[in-house]
Amino acid sequence: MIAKVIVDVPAKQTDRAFDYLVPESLEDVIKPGVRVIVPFGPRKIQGFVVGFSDRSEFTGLKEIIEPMDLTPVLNEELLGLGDWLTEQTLSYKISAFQVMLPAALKAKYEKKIMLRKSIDLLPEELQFLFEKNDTIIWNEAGGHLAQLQKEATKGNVEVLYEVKERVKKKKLKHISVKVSKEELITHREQLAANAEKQKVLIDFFIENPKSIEQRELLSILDVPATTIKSLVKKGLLLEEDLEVYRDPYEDRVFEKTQPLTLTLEQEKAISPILATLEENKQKVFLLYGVTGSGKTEIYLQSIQRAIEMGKEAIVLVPEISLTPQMVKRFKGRFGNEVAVLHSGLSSGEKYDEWRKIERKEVKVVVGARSAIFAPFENLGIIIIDEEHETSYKQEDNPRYHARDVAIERANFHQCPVILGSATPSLETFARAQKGVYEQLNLPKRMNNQALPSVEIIDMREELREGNRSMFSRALIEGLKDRLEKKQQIVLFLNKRGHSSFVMCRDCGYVDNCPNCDISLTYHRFSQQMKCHYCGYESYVPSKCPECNGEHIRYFGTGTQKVEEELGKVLPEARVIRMDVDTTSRKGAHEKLLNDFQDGKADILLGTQMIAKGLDFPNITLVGVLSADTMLHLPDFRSSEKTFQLLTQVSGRAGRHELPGEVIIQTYTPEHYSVELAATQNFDHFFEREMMIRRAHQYPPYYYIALITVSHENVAYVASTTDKITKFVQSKLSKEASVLGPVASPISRIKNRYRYQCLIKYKREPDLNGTLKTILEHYQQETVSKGLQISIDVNPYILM
DNA sequence: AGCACGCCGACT
DNA sequence: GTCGGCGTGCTC
Repeated sequence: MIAKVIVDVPAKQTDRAFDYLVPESLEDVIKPGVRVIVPFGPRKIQGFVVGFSDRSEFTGLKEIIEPMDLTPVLNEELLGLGDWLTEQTLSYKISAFQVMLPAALKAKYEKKIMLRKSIDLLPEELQFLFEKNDTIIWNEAGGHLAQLQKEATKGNVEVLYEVKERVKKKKLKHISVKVSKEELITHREQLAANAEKQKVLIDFFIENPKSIEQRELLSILDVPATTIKSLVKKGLLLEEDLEVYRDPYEDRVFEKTQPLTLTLEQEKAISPILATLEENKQKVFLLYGVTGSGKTEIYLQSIQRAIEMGKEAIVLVPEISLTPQMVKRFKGRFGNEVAVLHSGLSSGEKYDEWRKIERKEVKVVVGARSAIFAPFENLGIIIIDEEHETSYKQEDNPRYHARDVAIERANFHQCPVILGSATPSLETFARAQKGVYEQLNLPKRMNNQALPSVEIIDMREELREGNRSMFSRALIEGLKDRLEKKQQIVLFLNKRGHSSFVMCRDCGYVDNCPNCDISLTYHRFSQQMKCHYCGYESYVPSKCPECNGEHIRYFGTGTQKVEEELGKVLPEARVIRMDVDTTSRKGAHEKLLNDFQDGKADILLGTQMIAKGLDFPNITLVGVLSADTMLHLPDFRSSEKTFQLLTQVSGRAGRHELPGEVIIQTYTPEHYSVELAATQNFDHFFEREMMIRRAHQYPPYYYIALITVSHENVAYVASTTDKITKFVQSKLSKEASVLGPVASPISRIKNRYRYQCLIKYKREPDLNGTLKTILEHYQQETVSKGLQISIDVNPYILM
């Protein structure tokens, strides 16, 4: 039998199946989707079995060394999905497989040198290396590598390549009963009168025939471990090492919740979903409902139905660690039928959650983007909450969008997909308008709470009237008022595209990264200037390096700066600051939120991360310090993102009895995305934005694809990009427009110059073929000259 | 990606 | 004459 194996070498030349003989002894274990260790040249590497054949065009096939799994880690569906991903994103097969699995399953390689013959045969200066051990790891050899290689050709030492598992399954000793209850009873009667401890033990197992961890058993019964051993020896009990899971939510109690009675509107929205579920059909729904309109309850009850039908559910939420409240709701309803996957978990914890899914111990998975690959085999429903979130698009290879994967998987399982949002992406909303997706509306907040009143403050006006602070007079008034009333405030700082940089006031010099075409970001925490892209660090200049002027200072508003200013204006206010610095520690995020909920602070000050999921009754004022900082980014989606963010932040206020107020500070109050966010008028925004997208040939009217070329040599990059652009132009139809070559918005990263070519198209059946041709054509130059070509067929970030 | 093989410059 | 530079091509 010959196995087709995709090897763990992410390169164009090895992006195909290699043939290996399956040793007879392994024939039962080697199945498609099993990871194996195979010889590859002089090394051993990991690979995925994807199929079988009885013949091969190669002679002298090597044998598979050993399997790494006893059951496949990828089932038929996921193997097929891997092919689809490869095709869609133009990535390597191996990368597609690896992205579907927890990182813990990725192989680690170790290179070692082993002594083969007597140590005396080695030159004296090498002997010390092997004095303690006859095997050393490659790096320990230090400066003796060349000599050792010579020894290797003589056969005195051998170079070993090993594939190592990244995770150890956590195993603990468990004890269970091996015989029937009757036998236990008979045996107990035969015991000597003084065998007290054994009797205690047998009594316990007569009562509790379930398997139990030895440690726990010992703590309950006060019998020595030797007693257990002796009963094991007699064949009454069974001792085995069972896998235990690291449960990140182990010591937490989730209050059990019951399904709520749905409102009339919720009823109306859920019934088409349930119908589709029961008919076993693939269908995509847009659940379009303002914040607080009860989308989650619809998710929960749809899942409930899927579970009742014996099926499973995937729920995607944007970066879940940020919404402990969401986890609480799912765990509360479905208890330990829920697995949670998010970036805050260690790789071991992620692996354990994944194992629960694989072993069918859970029915629901709640997780971030990659949870879309959960290895369920009987999927009943897929839910993507906050559908418009850009984090659903992976920004490195394979550059997939979770929404596309969801629809593809739903197609396989013939099940519904629910895209939920208060501010859908234009793509999704346009599809719903066209009837490609079915739109379900939840137009009202639960209990008919009024939407918060929104006031837009023109900061230019403030400046004109002599207010130079970062807080408008209206906001200060609002803050003072809430402090007096003992109500809570959320202050939101839109930080994207708004890093703190250092500039000289005399000559205008900006402290830039020497390797990248971007200004350095000021980090007060470490008193350093850091580059976002390459990690370059330097100290804050005290004098201008250009003109020697002393008036060099940092610009831009960081959360720390706001906190400081706040302290000056309102010294009595208690502030909790949430940003990367204060939430990097594990669990810090949740703790800060809990403190705020418990009323330990009056003001919650933060960035993006506080925009979502906050639902505290006492918040009555939301202040947006600078609404338009990302409006001017070179990105056609910037208006959409601004609108979404402002709408979302506004939704944090007045979600319960107390009425809410929102104050938005901006320098461009007339911009439609600011204006319309203030009135929460998505439909109007949609119309406006669609006109602009149509005029500029952007999605959803056109598809786009972005080719980015990078190299250390500018001229080389420019000319290569030019050739590529011309080639693309020649291959596509008249309706497509190919823009470029132009320098990328960030024209240099890590000393590599970047040029790009943007393709806008409506229907180009052979686009992927053309793009593949480019990758193949430049393959040699990629290897020999260090050229890099990256292609993103549906980019979310155009930089 | 690694690694070996192979063909040209500066050294014992 | 040899050590070692890294260009080229292969890995079932």
